[in-house]
Amino acid sequence: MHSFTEENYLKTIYAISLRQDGDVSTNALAEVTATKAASVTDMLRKLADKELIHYKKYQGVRLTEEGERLALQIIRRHRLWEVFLVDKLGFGWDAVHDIAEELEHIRSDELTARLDAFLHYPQFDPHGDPIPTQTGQMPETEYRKLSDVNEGEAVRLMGVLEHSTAFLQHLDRCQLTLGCAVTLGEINPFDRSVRVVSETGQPIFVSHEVARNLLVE
Amino acid sequence: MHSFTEENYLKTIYAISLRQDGDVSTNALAEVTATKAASVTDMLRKLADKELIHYKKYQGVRLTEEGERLALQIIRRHRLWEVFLVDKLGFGWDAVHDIAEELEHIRSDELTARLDAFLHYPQFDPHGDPIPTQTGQMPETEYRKLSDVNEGEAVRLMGVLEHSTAFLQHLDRCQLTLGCAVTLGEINPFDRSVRVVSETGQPIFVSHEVARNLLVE
DNA sequence: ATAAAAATTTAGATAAGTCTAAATTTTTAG
DNA sequence: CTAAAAATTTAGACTTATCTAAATTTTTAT
Ligand SMILES: [Mn+2]
Ligand SMILES: [Mn+2]
Ligand SMILES: [Mn+2]
Ligand SMILES: [Mn+2]
Repeated sequence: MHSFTEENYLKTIYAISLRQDGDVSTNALAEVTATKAASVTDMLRKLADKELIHYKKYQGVRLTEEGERLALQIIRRHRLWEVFLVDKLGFGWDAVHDIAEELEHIRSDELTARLDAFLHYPQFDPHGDPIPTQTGQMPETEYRKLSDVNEGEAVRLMGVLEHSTAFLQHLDRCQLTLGCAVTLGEINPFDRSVRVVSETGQPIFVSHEVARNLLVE
Repeated sequence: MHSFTEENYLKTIYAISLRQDGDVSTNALAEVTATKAASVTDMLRKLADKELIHYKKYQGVRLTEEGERLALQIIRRHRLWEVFLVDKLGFGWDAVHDIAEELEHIRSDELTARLDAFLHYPQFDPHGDPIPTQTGQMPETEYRKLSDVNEGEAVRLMGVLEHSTAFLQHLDRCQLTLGCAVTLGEINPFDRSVRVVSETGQPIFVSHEVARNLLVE
């Protein structure tokens, strides 16, 4: 079978592919996996041997069908465990990522299926990310960034692009919770910060930095 | 920190110590860990360097206080996860050991504490084994083997000494469930098999091989 | 008490995953 | 179009956990 390390590379290749087009570079992988480019090259040769990636020297990589299937399986487990940790164990959404990073590598289809049922087949994880189906489909979402919304529009907070503890705790302090409805006030032309008004009528000031990491519909 | 492998050795040393007195031998460890004696020696030197075991060449090993503390922590996690898998996810008690072998290595005190609370602080795992406390105490149990019970005595099934899938499924087929009360009938003098009668009045034939792996009170 | 047997350790090797430094290829700028 | 810069790969090394075969120590039996 494949190791934790190989699984992490597959997941990382998938994640980088999502936010750019074209093949994934060695350096991009080295940065995200916090290793050196030389180490990445070693691993890429190994994944290519196993036919989990398409790899041409110096040209970057992309997942094969089988590689993508595996990546989606790992992401599915990661997100299901995050739902478990938040909904059942009462963890904050800012505290679950590292634990899910370990749980995602427990490879048992029956465990995943039973966990999914236990959680009542959730479609989104605590950060609003869609959970791949058992058959390996990543559900499509049509969210905009809050930073792309016009003044006066009413939207609902659906997800986050940034997953750091600091960012998520900042949202908690602002009472910006997933699912909450907000209406956009005026956008400050100087720093593009914006005032939004929540359902309760409470005004919340949102910097551009925060707004472009919030997904709404 | 220490690796999965080191944790497994600590747990194994603890387990072997329980069922014998005196120090644990290299060969005993090699058998249980399914490795070679030479590999065990390598690991013992490493664990001794970390002061997790007392080790004198050729003389076998025993856990230090710190080593035992760690072993109990791992056993605690293993057994809590087994309770989760059976009680919450609906796994059979014969199917949870291998999954718990992986889950037990996720090292997060907060995770363990929250899981414990979520399960309502169980004292025994699905096999009747006591769950070490948060402070590292292994609860004492005073169970006898069914094979040591006299004819006519009424006892309650409290645990198993053998954890193999085959054995546990055999008990399922016989409707021998943990917690069930049985009264001993006559013991066959030839093969020491015994007929027991359950609460429902149903007679169940139990071989000596089975009886000496059942714990009762 | 001593020789044979059993247990254990040491020596030397391998595979996975990582690193640094050097070599090579591709990209970018002038 | 070429030279410098950037990206990537190769070479050689280290660590962890494992193995086999050989050497050593302890135990067991005459
Ligand atoms: Mn996560
Ligand atoms: Mn998430
Ligand atoms: Mn178990
Ligand atoms: Mn158990």
